[in-house]
Amino acid sequence: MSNTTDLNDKQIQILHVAETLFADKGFDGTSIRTIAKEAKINIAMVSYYFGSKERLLESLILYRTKDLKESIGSLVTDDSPPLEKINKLITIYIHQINANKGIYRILHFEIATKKRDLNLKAFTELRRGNLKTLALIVEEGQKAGVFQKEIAVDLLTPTILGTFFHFHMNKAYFVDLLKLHTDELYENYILTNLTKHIQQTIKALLIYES
Amino acid sequence: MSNTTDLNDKQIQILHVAETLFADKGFDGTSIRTIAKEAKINIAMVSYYFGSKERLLESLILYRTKDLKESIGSLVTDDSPPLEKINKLITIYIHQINANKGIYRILHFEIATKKRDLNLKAFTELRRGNLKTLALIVEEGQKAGVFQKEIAVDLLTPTILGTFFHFHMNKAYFVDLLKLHTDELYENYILTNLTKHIQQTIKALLIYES
DNA sequence: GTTTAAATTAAACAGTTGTTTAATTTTGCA
DNA sequence: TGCAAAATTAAACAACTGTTTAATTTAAAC
Repeated sequence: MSNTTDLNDKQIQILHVAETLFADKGFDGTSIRTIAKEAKINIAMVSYYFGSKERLLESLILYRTKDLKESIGSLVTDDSPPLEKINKLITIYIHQINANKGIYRILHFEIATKKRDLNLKAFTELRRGNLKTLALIVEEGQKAGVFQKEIAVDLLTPTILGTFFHFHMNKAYFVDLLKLHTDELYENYILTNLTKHIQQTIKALLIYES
Repeated sequence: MSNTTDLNDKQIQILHVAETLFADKGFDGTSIRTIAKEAKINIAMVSYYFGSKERLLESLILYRTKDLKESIGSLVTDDSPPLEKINKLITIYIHQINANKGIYRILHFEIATKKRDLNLKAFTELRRGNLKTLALIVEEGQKAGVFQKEIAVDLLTPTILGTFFHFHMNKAYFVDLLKLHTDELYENYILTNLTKHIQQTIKALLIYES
């Protein structure tokens, strides 16, 4: 009960173990027994604390989504030029997802599966909020005459996040292709080369007139 | 035995049912009994024909990958200008993936999971081949002075495919956001708006000088 | 029409799944 | 210290998992 939310320390410990396992093996690929063993608790504790395996997943998503809420919104009050704001936004995105690989991987797959229809309202709201921030920045850049007129704002996020996710989901392939054989090399590539590529892509798209 | 490969008609029928189910519910989320019921065969037939559930998946991947081999490579002999080639390549990509949603969804998931290490050699080779074709086109465009010099060819595919996949994996979100409430509207959006967006993005990236 | 191989079946296998039970231990509080 | 609530446990639960068996039906070859 020493936690700020309605989750106690033991619950959070379970969530962290579940997060890693769900991310690695998938929700259906992970059993409660495996979670229990890894977390060094009795199998009954999951039902005791969360009610069911599915509710455990929902708790996990809710618990993590809370952390992700703030960061992007702060750009509204930032007073750097539009293009710099966009670059900052991309950097924030990548850092955020990169630091929360587990839950994003889980969300990525859970959103796509038709098996469960989870309550992802909190996450959807987060996305809507981020999109609104992005739209504001683009509009600002257009008014300043820096960005071109016809921009499909709704499709900028798919390009930013899609590029990153595709790279990250195909880790094995790109590690081999780009010879990033240590975790450090891989991480570094993401935070420099890949980030720059995405920034350059979005910049070109915003500025270039067809 | 009326088929060209080593698969008979019944096997192919099973593969098609499995493809849909794996794509919808995931590999771990689909049981052999569900496949059998849907395909109207006895549960023992899966083991009889494929050996195991995992080998069924491998057969499915192999079976589908064969179909995907040709299309992109044909661009090498195409004699339109580089930019047009790029646009064609993007259109082919999207049409191909869009027409093979099921297997691509499965591959997308299976490539990312650490649970199984499948033999994806055929698929990796396909990707390497496509990358080589893309690199040739870019080089050609650079020599012709149409494309700028510094281009991270390895990261073009993540942007092309990533944008598409991100859109497609988050179907529910974008259907709601863009009001694409019928399958026709959704399909149409992909083949027009989304395709154009990706083409414009890559074009801007290739031509725009920072 | 008989023989041989292939296809199909229902049943059983042993192991795993998520969840619940009821008993026990630990904890916080008066 | 004694008591009630919370936490933890081992065991059992029924349902489901992938796979194998051995018997039966169907098909093809001679």
